[in-house]
Amino acid sequence: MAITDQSLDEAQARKHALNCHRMKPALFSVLCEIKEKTVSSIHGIQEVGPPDAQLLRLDNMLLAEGVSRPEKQGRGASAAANAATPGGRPNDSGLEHSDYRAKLSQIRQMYHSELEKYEQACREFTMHVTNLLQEQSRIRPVSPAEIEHMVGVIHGKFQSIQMQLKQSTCEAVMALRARFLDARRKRQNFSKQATEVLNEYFYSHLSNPYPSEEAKEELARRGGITVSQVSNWFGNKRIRYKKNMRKFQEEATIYTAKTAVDATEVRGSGRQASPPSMSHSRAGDCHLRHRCASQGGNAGPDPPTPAGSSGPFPLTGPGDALIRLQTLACVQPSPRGGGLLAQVSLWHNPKACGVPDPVTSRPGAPVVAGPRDRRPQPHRGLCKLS
DNA sequence: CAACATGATTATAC
DNA sequence: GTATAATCATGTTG
Repeated sequence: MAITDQSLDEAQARKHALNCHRMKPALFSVLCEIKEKTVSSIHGIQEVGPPDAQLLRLDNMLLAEGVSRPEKQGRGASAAANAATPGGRPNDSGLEHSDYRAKLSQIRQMYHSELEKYEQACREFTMHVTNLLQEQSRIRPVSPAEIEHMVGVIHGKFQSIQMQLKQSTCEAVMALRARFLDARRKRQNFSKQATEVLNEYFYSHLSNPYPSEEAKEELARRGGITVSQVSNWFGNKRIRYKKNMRKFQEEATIYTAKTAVDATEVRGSGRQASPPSMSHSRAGDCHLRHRCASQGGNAGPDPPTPAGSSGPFPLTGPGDALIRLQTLACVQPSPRGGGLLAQVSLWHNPKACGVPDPVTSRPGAPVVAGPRDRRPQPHRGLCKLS
C-alpha cells in the first residue's frame, strides 16, 4: 500500500534496498518458519472442482446451436430451419432463414467478443498476480504450487463469469429460435395441388383412409410436400371428417365423383373389382401410379381432371369397387345421414354395420387382420356389399 | 376483426 | 412405431 503511494522509481529503489538489505536472509528465514507452521491450513484450501454439469450443458447447447464454433455456417441453425420447414417451400424459407442466420450470427459475434474480453482480462489478471507473487517470492517463501493455486482460483472466478455469459447467450438463442423456427408460426396452407391429391386419396379410400408408407411417399411427391406432412394431413383429416362428416359431404361428393369418373374411364365398363387375391397392389397405388404415368409424374399443375387415356393398370383393386360403391352412395344418399357417412363409422366401429369388418377394425380389436394401414386388405369396404 | 379453416404439435394409448 | 384427440398458432374469409 505504501508503495502505491510513491512514484515508481522510488518504489524500485526501496525494493532494491530491501533485497539488498543485510537482514534480508534473516527475514526470509523467519517468514519460512512462520509459513511452516501455517502451511497445513493453507493446504486445506481445496482447488476448484471440475466444471459442473450445468456448464457442460451450456457448452453442449452452444455447440449444437452453432454458437461456440466461429461461423461454421451454423450447423444448428440450418438443421433447425430445415426441421421447421420440412421440405416445404424453398423460397420463403430462404428469406426467413437468412434473417434467422443473421440474428444468430449477431449473437455469436457478441458472445465471442465478450468471451474474448473475459479471457483477455483473465490472462492479464493472472499474469499480474503471478508476477506479483514471483516478486514477493524474493521476500517471502512462495511455492510454485501456491502460484498455481492462485491461478486456479482466478480462473474459477472468471469461469463463473463466463458461465453467466453462456447462460444469457443460450437464452438469447432460445428466444430467437422460438421466434423464428417455431413451425406453427411458419404454417402455410398447402397448394391446391397438394390438397387435391390428398383429398383424392382420402375420399377414394374413405373406408380405410390409412395410406401405406409407399402411398404416403407417392402422395408427398405428387403434392410437393413431405411424408410427415402427408401423415399430419391424414391425421387431421380423419379426425375432422369423423367429427363433422356432414360438413365434408360436399367435398366428399366432389372427390368421389372425380375418382369414380377417373376409375371408370380407366377401366372401361366391363371389368369389375378383381378378386381380392392380389398381394398388396394397393388400390391407391394403382390409382396413383396411373395418374402419375399419364401426366409425366412429378408435380406441376395437376388439375385432377380425369385422365383421358386408359392407363397401364387395367387390373382393378378393391378400392375401385369401393369407389363405385361410394359414388352410388353419394348419388343416392341413404335415408339417414347419407351414404358416405355410414362408411366412416367403420374406422372405429366395425360392428356398426352389423358385420365385423376384419379390415377396418382397429388393431387389437378381437377380429382378424394385422396393422391397419400397412396393407389395405382385399376385402376392404366390401362389408358394404353384404 | 371475429369466426372459421388448417397445418403442426402434444398427450396419450396401443 | 403409429394412431387418435385436443390444442395451438397461423392463414383465410366475410
